[in-house]
Amino acid sequence: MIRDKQKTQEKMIAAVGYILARDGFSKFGVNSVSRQAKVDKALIYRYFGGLPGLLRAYGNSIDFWPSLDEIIGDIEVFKQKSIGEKMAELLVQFARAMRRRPMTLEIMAWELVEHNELTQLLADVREQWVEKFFQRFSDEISATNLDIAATSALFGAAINYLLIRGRNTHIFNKIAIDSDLGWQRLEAALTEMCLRCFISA
Amino acid sequence: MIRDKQKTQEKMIAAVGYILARDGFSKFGVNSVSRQAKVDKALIYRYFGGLPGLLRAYGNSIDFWPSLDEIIGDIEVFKQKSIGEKMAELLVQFARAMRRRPMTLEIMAWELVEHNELTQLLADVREQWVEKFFQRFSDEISATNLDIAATSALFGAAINYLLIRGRNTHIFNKIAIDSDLGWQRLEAALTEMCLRCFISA
DNA sequence: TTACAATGTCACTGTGTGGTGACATCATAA
DNA sequence: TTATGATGTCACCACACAGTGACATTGTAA
Repeated sequence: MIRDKQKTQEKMIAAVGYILARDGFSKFGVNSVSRQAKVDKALIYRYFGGLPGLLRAYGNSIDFWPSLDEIIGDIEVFKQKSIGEKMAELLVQFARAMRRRPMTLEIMAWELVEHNELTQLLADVREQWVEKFFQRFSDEISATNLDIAATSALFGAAINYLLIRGRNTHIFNKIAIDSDLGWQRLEAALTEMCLRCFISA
Repeated sequence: MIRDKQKTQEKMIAAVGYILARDGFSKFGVNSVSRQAKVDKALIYRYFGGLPGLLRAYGNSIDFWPSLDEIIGDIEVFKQKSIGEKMAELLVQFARAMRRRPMTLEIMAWELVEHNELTQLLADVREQWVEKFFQRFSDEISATNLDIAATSALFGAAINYLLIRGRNTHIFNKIAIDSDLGWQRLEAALTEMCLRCFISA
């Protein structure tokens, strides 16, 4: 017996991550979490008021979304690129950042099936992200005569889908989307597409 | 009481479609299907050997994947287009065809979460589809100096994600992905991207 | 008409789940 | 030392689900 509220809370929050990463959200629940944390499930209700509260606590405990800085890298180098190169770099780095966050991918898959506090949190953070992104690049992109929102929605959707699908599928469209090699090809294709699409008029 | 084996079987198969379309796969099960079909669940086991068998029967009963012909439309008109126009037309028509198949979208969402006979069936059909597609267009596309598989994987993934997401989300990246208006923008962007990317070298 | 097989019905088991109230144990402040 | 509140434990409820064996009803063939 531990008798340390904070520590048991942390154990529960950590268990959420374990379950999501190992079994996915379909196995996620009061019983599985409490089993994993070796803690009585009653404490989930006493300390967090139930699963939603525990989810919220978990959501605040991790960085499930990369910052613009993590994506951009060296700002000086970045500035000197063309708009096509910039977009390519952004998308490639975004994909890599998400590949490092399996739990976020799990939640993104969840998002396609049902709504809960966690998926809502994720959606909110993404909205802010998109907002910042548009503020920063709308001028440059609009010079390319493209529908910014629609085009970036398509690119983002493509990456999201392949990342989510790659969790439990080897091959999609003849590409090994669960391996580094497959993603190298995808990054190359992504880059080529950006260079061809994003050209200032 | 009906006393008509074939008819009750059909009722069960139809119920599968109802449940998938109305509630999604998360509510799908022996009890929900039998309730919907107003049939005793024991018959699912007696006639189909269980849920997987019923799923297989359901899978064989509908066309959940469009044919190449449905996508291409008038072959003569199609032939005269440029490679960029062809790809744009294919992708746009593919998206429209899938929007007409909510149950297929439901199964595609399922595919991102778990494997079963139905998702496997879908995957198999798609593989054949991709195969045919490559046979038909690989020469033309390879003239564009693009990685065919990777590029079409990206386009396909984008469309899949937005379709799946659109089932229960209004807005993605500022686009109303659940409405005709949103899809008009997406189609336009898709077309523009194809025209810029797929150009014979 | 009778016997039988096919069809449909029902009650039941076992398991897993979310959720709750009563109880035991411990640390600490009075 | 004792009383109190915080922490952890446990048994239990109600529900939904998958699955099954015994039974009732019907059509039909002999």
